[in-house]
Amino acid sequence: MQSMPYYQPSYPQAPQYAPTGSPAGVMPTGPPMLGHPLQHHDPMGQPAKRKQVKNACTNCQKACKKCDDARPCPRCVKYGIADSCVNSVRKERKKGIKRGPYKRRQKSESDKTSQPKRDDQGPYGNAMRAPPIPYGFPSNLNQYGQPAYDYNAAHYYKDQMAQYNVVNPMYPQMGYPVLMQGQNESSPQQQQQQQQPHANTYQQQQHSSLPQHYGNMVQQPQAQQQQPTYQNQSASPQQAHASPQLYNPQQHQQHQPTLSAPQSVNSAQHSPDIKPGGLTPMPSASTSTATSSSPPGSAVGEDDKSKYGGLSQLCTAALHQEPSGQDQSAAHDSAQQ
DNA sequence: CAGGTCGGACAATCAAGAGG
DNA sequence: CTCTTGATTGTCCGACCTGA
Repeated sequence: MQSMPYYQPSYPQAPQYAPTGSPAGVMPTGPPMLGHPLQHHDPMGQPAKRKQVKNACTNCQKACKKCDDARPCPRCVKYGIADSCVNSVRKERKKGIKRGPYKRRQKSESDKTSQPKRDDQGPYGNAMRAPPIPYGFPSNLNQYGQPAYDYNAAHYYKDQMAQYNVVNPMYPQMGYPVLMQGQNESSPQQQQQQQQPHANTYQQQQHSSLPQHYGNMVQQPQAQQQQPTYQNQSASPQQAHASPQLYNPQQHQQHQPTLSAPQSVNSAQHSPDIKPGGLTPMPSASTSTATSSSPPGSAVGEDDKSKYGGLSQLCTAALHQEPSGQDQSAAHDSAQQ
């Protein structure tokens, strides 16, 4: 756990002011107020840098508001939600990412005095720096072409890491549902490979459509592990709980026809009550959202299977034909039904 | 006007790479 | 082994919106 060791008394001196935004009497017995970083200047006369707490509470994090090291934090106290003022869980930083060669270290004094980050310093200058990931790079690979899942995958699952951290969030893919034709005929390995991009597609769509701050919330393992089930349910209480006001997974379902349904036979083992340790740390786990985006097998009858198969064929045919707008819309409509 | 939402700037962190 | 670099991740400022 990375978040815990962060706590240090970063404000050694006594508090010097009460923030203007909070009444003076908010915290009669609470922890000392922190000095406002922007109201102080360093000895050089420059404004002090903004100081951040090591770990904001979940409420402040959600509201993007200033938090405090104290628990409950002043803001939570102010709004009477002190009981829910708990540290947010920090993600663990990715490990094992290979990095390109660094800029040469500057040795001479003249080099030091010169602008350290000139744009014209070669391929690693800021302006000329090549994009870390080529355009069109497979999104299931990281920027160095490694399977994005590989690094400390076990750690990820042990530490509640969300699958969508595994995929590369940098390159949104086609926002359109991708047909998964031929999945029925392919071998399990092929299916796995095929599922990867589609899984990413689903995840990208899901999260790119989320408000920024709720993308984080969706990571909560509880919500994540419920994803396998909510697709075929009339509602997703867990997801709704994760962000009760804004994020309704059903909205996404409406735009996510379950075209990948046939493959759900493989993921049919998903049980609605998966325990936190129950995820199998396999590369395909990163696709579990895709596989799980389809209805669980237990909930999919033979009728549904044939229906999905028919849908898939329909969409395939529609794609193979010259896709006039009418055909596309028709196929899309039928897919949504 | 208070409180909520959110884009984005900024800060903190730390693993990989460079260099001695 | 230490230091530097730079990617990643989190915090929260400030503008905007909404409802009382």
